[in-house]
Amino acid sequence: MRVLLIEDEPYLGQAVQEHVARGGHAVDWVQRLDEADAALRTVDYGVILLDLHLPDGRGLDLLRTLRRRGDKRPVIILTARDQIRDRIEGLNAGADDYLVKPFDLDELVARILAVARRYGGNPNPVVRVGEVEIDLADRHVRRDGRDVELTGREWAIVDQLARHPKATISKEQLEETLYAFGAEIESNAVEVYISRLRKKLGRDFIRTIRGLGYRLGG
Amino acid sequence: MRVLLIEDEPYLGQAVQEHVARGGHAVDWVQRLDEADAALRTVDYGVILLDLHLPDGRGLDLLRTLRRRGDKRPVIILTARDQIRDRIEGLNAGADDYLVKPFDLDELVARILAVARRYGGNPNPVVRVGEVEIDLADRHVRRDGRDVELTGREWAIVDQLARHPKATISKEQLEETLYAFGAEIESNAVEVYISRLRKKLGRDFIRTIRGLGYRLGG
DNA sequence: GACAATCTGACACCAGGCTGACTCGAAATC
DNA sequence: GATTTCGAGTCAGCCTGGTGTCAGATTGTC
Repeated sequence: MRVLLIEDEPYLGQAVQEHVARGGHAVDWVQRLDEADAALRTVDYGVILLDLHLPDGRGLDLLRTLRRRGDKRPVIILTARDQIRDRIEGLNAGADDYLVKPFDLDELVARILAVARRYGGNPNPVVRVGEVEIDLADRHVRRDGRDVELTGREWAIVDQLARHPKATISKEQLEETLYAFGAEIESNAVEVYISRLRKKLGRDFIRTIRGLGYRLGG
Repeated sequence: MRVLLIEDEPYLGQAVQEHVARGGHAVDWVQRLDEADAALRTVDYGVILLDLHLPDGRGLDLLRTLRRRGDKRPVIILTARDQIRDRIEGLNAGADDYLVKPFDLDELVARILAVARRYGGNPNPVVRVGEVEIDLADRHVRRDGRDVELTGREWAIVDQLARHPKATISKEQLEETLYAFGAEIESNAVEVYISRLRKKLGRDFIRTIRGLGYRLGG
């Protein structure tokens, strides 16, 4: 999953970026609202972390604009102000969750997962592909009833494929999920992960659509 | 689908043209803004790729003119400048997506498809011919309910036929879709693809109107 | 029947995809 | 602090499948 962090304090921004990235998610960190707007238009984020007071405008306005456009991607508000009034205003503007600084980084990661899960809105969080069962909420994969251990990157790929069960996901989309803006990749890493997943979960678990990408199942 | 590429760097231009053509689209490549303008007035492009700094004027001006005219065809900006500020300016001028050089050619193809899909807005994206169902938005073909895999070229032909369900499309028109201006073809490639499609989708899926061309259905 | 248009099986080429083996670094363990 | 373990990313060589070409067969038209 890819996360957009909108936060102008350098120290906190870096800490959040590093911590969330360690959980296997790509984090794009921008410091201004117009940068955020540009990023939101071009990248498919799973969760947006929004600081409320930024140098070039109010974070709440961005949130309202987003919702007016019909954009429903989940937003978690980060703010130093500990006012009930802000909390209400934030949630009314369409935020999905709320964290007051200073917050615990592990708690932030937990909230991100919770909110993303809710947004995924999959009424059936277990996806079945042949003899493989993917439990999106629990981060579990079973093959023939037996648990299969996946690494962080492997799961990131299974997760994205399982969230769009009938769509073809391009190699670039998978790369975008795995890596943030800066960290470019110059190899066939995605192919390698696909190969590893097939070894663990069966040859037909992931199908190649040559020139276009990958999709689940046969 | 036909793509207009406005790009003055010869090396990059050729690389893009070849690569996108391989994805099953015809690419017309022009190097100046006045040529671009002429092409845009006479040809029905699905996507426009626009370099921002050209020898005879600013690419952004072309984009703004286009939008002022009410032309909504999707535009993807290509630029060497890597500033979020430029990205914002481009999107504000009416661009649909934005790529910073050097970019991955596969990623470009993915963005072209994404943008074209968003723009397509076809009120009836599913065309039915006998027992065959063509999902124009999803790039899916089903026969008797079962998915049929098509290659890039095969799909390009089905796509064009399905977009004009009652028209007869000449062999030359199909060639134009498959191959760009320069890249002439010297064989019966179109006939070969028609043959392959009939094998996959049924003898009556495409009808031959001798001396004129092809059309869908019986 | 003669001629042209179209069809289709076969083939060679090559870009795209696959995968085993390797290095590197971070974390865990002793 | 030293050693081991393990995941991530890179690379090279192999394999596969899409593409364009051709030749001979078939079909349609006069």
